[in-house]
Amino acid sequence: MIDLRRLADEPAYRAGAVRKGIDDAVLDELDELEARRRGLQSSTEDLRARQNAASKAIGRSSPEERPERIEEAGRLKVELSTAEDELRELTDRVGELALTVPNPAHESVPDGGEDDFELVAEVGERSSPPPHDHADYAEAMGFIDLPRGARTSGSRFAYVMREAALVEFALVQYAMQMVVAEGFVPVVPPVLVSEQMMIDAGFFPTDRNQVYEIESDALHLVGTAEVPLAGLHRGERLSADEVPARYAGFSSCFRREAGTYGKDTRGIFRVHQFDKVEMFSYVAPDESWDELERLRALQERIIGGLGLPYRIINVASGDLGAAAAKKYDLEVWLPSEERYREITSCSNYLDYSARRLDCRITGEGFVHTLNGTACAIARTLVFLFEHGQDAEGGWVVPEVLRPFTGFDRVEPR
RNA sequence: GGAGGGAUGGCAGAGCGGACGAAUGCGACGGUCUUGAAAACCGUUGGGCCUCCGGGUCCCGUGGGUUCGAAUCCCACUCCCUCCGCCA
Repeated sequence: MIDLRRLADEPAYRAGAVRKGIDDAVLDELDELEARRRGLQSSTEDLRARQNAASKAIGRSSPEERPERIEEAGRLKVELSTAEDELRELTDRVGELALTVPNPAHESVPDGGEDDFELVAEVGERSSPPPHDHADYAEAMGFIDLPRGARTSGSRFAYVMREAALVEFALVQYAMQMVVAEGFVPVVPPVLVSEQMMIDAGFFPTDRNQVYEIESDALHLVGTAEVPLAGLHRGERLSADEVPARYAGFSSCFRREAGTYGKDTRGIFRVHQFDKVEMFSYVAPDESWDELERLRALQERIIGGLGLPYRIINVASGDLGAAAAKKYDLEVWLPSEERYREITSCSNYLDYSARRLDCRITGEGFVHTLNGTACAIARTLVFLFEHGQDAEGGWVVPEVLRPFTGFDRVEPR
């Protein structure tokens, strides 16, 4: 949720919103409606003050003068209720319109769309395509079974099997250990959440068609642990010594992937269900930009530690989600496609999400929230399957995972 | 799934139609006393929003309703507890 006061008072803040694609005319209308709403709130409260005073006077008055006073208070009541209706209607309109305004892009975010990102860093060697892409290879090795997944649940569902299943657990352990060492509190959150939680986390109504719904119980399967982690301090007042509060949530993630038919159909690059370790930070307002760099650095260590070549991009304004003021994507080189593909990302939401979550720091206003992927397992496996093939067709386990897998290579089948 | 009970300030707990943003106790903070501490005593001690900075308004689980007036009465919902049944 946007800060309406800043929107009206700070040209730079407003400009950042325009860069995210919101229309100037909408912002003008919003400013005007909000100004009217404030005026109406003041006058309504004045009226209520008079009505309150009239009612209190009745309690102190003698029985003889009561009837007349009650009648007078009754008149004020009618007048007040008209003003209240008007105020409510205006408040609803302002709220509705305000929800359509995205979080203004930070000044360091480049203008433009998907291809207008700023390249921040590039680490490691781009390698040439392997004999088999991850889909063929994983099938041949018995790591992934998509046909049977489809038979069980439909397309984009997979069985992850044999050593790959153990590598999945190893990745979870590796990523979790890494972030816990950095002070993130390990969490296994609920993956079914209420509609209100989806709204407050900022996923509804925009991403409604991407979410699986359990209608019989009015619950929703989360697409990321970000949702329940955002709920961890919803409606709370944190004291200054409770921040920064950092959490690492492990959860299965469920995504309908509506509108992606024919896109990334090979293997498990894009599936309806996968596991992920997600980082979420609650920090003081003056610390969120440092925190974003911290998340980024941690992601680089996790992905770099696996021996994968990657680059970091500063995503352009038009390609940012509504809640993010700035976002880094970490992309790994996918040899079979000879291009970089997204593996993790991290965003600074500033106070945008915290407003809707109503989470504040005592005396410091709204908390700032950030989130970032520690490890999205299925997608990480994709990259590991391609980069880990050796000359004999065997698969080499990244060194950092070996303590968790107990084996360092899988023989070709 | 069935039957009961409950939700009030940091915590405990009173209040059950008007002087209640709310008794009392504990805790926390400040002070007196003390070499220091404890004890004792005195005082302070929730938050949101609007503001012509005087003040006003809203908040007793949440949302509605009754009333001139609701923590208090009515309705719905949510959550918690106890018992029975079922269950990894």
